Amino acid sequence: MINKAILVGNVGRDPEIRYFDNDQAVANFSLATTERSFKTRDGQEIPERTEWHNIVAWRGLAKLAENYIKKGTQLYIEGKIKTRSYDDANGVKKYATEIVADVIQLLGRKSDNDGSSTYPSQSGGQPASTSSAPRPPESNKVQNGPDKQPDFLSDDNGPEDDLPF
Amino acid sequence: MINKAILVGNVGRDPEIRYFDNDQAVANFSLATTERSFKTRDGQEIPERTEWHNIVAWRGLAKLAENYIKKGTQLYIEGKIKTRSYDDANGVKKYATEIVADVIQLLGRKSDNDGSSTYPSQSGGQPASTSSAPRPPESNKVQNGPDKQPDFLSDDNGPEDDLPF
Amino acid sequence: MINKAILVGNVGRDPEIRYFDNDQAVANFSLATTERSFKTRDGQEIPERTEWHNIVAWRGLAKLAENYIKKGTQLYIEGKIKTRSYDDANGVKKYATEIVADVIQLLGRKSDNDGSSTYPSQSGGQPASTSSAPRPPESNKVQNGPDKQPDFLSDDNGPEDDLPF
Amino acid sequence: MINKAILVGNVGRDPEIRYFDNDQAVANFSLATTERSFKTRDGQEIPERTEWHNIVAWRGLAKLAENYIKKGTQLYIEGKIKTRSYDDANGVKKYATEIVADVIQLLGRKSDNDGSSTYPSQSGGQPASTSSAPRPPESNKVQNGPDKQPDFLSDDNGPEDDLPF
DNA sequence: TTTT
DNA sequence: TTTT
Repeated sequence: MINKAILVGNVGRDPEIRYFDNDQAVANFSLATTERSFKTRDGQEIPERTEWHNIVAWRGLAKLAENYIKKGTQLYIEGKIKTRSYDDANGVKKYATEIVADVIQLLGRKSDNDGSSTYPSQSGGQPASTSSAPRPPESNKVQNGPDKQPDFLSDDNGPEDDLPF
Repeated sequence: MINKAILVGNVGRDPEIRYFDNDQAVANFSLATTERSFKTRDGQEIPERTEWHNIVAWRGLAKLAENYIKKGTQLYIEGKIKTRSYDDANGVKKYATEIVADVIQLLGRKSDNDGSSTYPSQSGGQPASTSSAPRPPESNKVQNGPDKQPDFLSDDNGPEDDLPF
Repeated sequence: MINKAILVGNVGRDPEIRYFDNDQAVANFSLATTERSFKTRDGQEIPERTEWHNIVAWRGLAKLAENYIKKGTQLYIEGKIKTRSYDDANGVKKYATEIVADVIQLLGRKSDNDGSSTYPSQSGGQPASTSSAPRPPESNKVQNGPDKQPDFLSDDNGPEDDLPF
Repeated sequence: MINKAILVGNVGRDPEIRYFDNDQAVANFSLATTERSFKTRDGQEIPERTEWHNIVAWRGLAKLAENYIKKGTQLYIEGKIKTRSYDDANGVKKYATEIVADVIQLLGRKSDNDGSSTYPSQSGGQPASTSSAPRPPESNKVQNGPDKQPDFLSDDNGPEDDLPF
């Protein structure tokens, strides 16, 4: 049924990208969502609290992460909440919950996302894409150069480029 | 950038389905989201208020609507908010805001939605899918019989079956 | 920043309710979101997959859970994703991710959720509310009887009835 | 039931703020969500398309708009979709759909939102707040100076400061 | 026009 | 552990 996470936050560290034999890519990174501190009505001080989310991005979103996401980047992420179990080094069963990204949108000005001067300062427009509309061809995606930043990408590549999971 | 509506409500009237020459289908129906009445702290009675949303569903979602959605059906809908202008019969320019559905999920028990054998097996409902997961082949979709109700459907059919809009 | 989960699924087991000295309540239960099985284009069968979410509901939402949520109930839940760490019986540090509910909406027909007279009239459910609209006075809430089911509730009780967390 | 819009986009013009006799404020502004252009698989070029949303923000969110939102500001907005009817100058009945904001989050770097040099460049943190958690006292909100930017605000002020609508 |  |  419906399993959706919607996050806006900042990336904690540069993404780790792995490639598989079948040329598929996956990116892992963490995203912080921070709640501001505040006082309750009775004067109690509630401190700021940061929640860290483990983000997993496959296929085109992994390439987006590789090219445009780094420590500190502000992102909108939409994805599915998934918990997987694994045995740690001591054979203890553990659980890890991850957000498997369906949509990633880079936020802030172009200058926030790339410090280079290759982004024409007069460009200004806000390109965008949608998760369900007809998808641009893969060839279009990977050709995206720095002057045509894919600041939004959805993960609807279909089965043909499916993955080892 | 991000343009998303998330609605849970009840269908006001049976959907209207139209077919185009290229075999594409579109369904239109209205969805009510009702806020309950309540009293403010100073005792003021705020009456119940119903908001009516114009829903547009294309392709497989139109067929889902045709086969499984009727007056009173409770739905979860995810879509995009779009406003279009048109000239009415008197040539006055008017605006209409619609929710173009990306995901429709039938809610409630099966007995609420169906339970009867009145759904023709050739009706061609489509199987559940998620917006980003690999999509089942079209051939699989049309083989879906009435005993395997597609209570969730997303609209990610891709460009090849795109539409006159 | 933004940390939001949106779920539609079925409750796995009757909620567990705990009361604290200060009369506050918390409910814990699990919610299943099931993705249907499907075939990829190359014929691979992807089996059905169920994700289990640990739901935590405080205050009025805990009472809603106590009175109206049971094994099998279909729910819409909106909440925050929170991960907490704890040491298990063997002193091993573990992590648990939970959805702390902000909004719970009972889905399906009334007959799915109730219809019976088994809900104690003194149970004190709370009326529907929205997270941002003016909130009904507390006195109104506790007068709610069983014949006026609060099928929607949001958790915006404010600081004065805050909690040991 | 559930009526939620989630938008990320850019403000089209400086907000208009109006104050009422009872000291309440409302802000109106438009927000653009732009879909990128793309090519369909059969080579058809789908042009970029911008959707304009009419945003209405009450109370504290109106003050946030007054102080921190201007033409070009990038925002995350969560709200309710509401359609109201009115008679235009010619007595023709018209409809206008608006997004009544519940949550507004300023996006991008601090320097994006305020060009002044009063924001210490070393500050860097991203304060935040949540829609359902206990709310900071009003006095805290209105004292927010430029060095403590309220880049996130939710509209849960309660009935006592309710409004002429 | 739905639903509660 | 739910539901379909």
